[in-house]
Amino acid sequence: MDKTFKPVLSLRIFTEEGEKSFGPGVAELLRRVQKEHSLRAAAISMAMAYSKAWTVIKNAEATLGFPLLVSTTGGKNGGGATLSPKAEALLSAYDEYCASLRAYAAGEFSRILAPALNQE
Amino acid sequence: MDKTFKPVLSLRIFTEEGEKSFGPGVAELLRRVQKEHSLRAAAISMAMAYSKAWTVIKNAEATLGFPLLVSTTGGKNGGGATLSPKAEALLSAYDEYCASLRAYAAGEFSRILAPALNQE
DNA sequence: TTTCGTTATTCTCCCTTTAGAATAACACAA
DNA sequence: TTGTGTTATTCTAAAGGGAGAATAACGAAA
Repeated sequence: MDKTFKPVLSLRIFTEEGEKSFGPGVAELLRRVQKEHSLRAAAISMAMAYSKAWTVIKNAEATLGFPLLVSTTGGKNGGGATLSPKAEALLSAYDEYCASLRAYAAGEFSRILAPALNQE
Repeated sequence: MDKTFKPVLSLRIFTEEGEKSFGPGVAELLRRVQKEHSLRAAAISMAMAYSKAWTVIKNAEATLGFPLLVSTTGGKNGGGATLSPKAEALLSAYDEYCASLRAYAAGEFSRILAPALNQE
């Protein structure tokens, strides 16, 4: 029996100048902010330091050129964060884009790579 | 004028158990070995330490389950390395796979992501 | 006006990664 | 037998990234 292999894709968005602006890390963070309504809670839930989560978001916002989070500070529950409308749209587009590419990749993997991996 | 963005793909092959076995780094190394007929020369040409290049290849071979390089040591020119037949096949399949996915990604990017990035 | 839990921001320490040094083995040619 | 330039392998030291600490600001509610 041959070993079996699988394709793994990492999908990112870069600016024209070559700066990373969006990828799986930011996407996962946004997904969790969507659920938790808090950047801190989102970071903790994925075992990431809040400071890093914040840096990641800031960098993404700077390179994308628009805000991802709408955050409030102070108040009853200390504050919180939710996704900006553009972030909502970007996240769901990114998820759809990933799903489409993964499906396509699975097909191309069997068609092109599997034969080369399993030849005698 | 809006900022413009581009998709960047990183395509890897993992074992079923989740070990990295092949990706852009190994592929680039193999491409250069093909041209230079030497792992050392290949590593140097891409500003990589020979020890690292060697480790990378060894790890890939271990997880793939077959040798990538056929190397000779000693002799007139000190020795050298060339690709095994399976490595040749894998590399060209990988290149074709990457080209196919990049082309598809470009289309899906304009169709799905670009609107979300450029909305008002 | 005090308490509370968050966002915001910077700093330091640790760990992993990586480059480069060091050493051995090798085989052909002079 | 010696010189040469590679592969093979391990070790050490340096660089980078990330976790967590520390601190400030904030605003609603008690």
